[in-house]
Amino acid sequence: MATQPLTRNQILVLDALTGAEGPLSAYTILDKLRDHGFRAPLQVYRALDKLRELGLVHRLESLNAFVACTQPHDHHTDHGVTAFAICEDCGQVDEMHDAGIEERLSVLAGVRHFKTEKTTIEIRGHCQNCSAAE
Amino acid sequence: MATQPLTRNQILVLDALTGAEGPLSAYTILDKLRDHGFRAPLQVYRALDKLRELGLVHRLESLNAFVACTQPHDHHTDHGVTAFAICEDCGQVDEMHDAGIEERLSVLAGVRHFKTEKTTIEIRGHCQNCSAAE
DNA sequence: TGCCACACGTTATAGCATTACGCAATTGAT
DNA sequence: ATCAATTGCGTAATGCTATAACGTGTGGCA
Ligand SMILES: [Zn+2]
Ligand SMILES: [Zn+2]
Ligand SMILES: [Zn+2]
Ligand SMILES: [Zn+2]
Repeated sequence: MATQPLTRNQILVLDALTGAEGPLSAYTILDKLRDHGFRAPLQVYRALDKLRELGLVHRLESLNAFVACTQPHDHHTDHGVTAFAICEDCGQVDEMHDAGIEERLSVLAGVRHFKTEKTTIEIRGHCQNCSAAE
Repeated sequence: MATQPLTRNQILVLDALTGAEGPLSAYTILDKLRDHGFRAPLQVYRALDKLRELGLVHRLESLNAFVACTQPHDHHTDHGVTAFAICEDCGQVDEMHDAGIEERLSVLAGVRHFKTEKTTIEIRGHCQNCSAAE
């Protein structure tokens, strides 16, 4: 029941993501970790799978890339719905949680008797900084 | 200003999507159209790009696949935000438009001064039929 | 005629993800 | 202690998704 400690590979991958400015693809992570002994994509994907299970990492579907979770909430518990604002210019990702969205989506699914397993919300656009810079 | 007619390739791809039960990957479309002279992925991707510009086709990011638009609205005009409910069992996709979601997302972006270009919403789960069948 | 825009065809390549196999360490009975 | 089951790890091979780069042909138009 106690949170199992992360393995060496999982820590390496998580650190790579945490230290990055923006989302990283699995192959970019692989390249960053070659010096630490990584040689094959599967080492990255296996670590990512576990980290996602634990809620420490999210996958951005529209980017085929991954980010570390930035929310301080308990990672044991369910995240609920997460929305991402992704800047096309600087790559910055903002993780957002909003009860209103969650509620509205729940209604949409409800009227259709659709059982939701996982919801993806990704907003592509330009962050405040990059908009200001024109 | 008049809507330009679709090219032969675009019609073939659109028909393939319209006739399909669920979303199709670009390579699946390619295979379906080999008999009609298609030989390379680019033929499919180019048609898909155009069809998406015209609002006739949507890309499902979480699936790397494409569906024909099922909404009867004018395709010249902007779609607004589209949400998809995707059944993991039967592959059926339900295209949804909801002002509530749109409004809430707009607020989320607004407070961050984030300029939205494109929004992806995809709900993965089980449709009514497949839930009933257990 | 010369120019431009656009769709098309082909080949090659890049980028993302998984399958399959085998080994080692751990755990938890029997 | 021994066996079986689980889990993580390493490696190689493969498969799926998408784009780059090049050239052709056609129609509109100055
Ligand atoms: Zn998170
Ligand atoms: Zn930015
Ligand atoms: Zn549509
Ligand atoms: Zn279904």
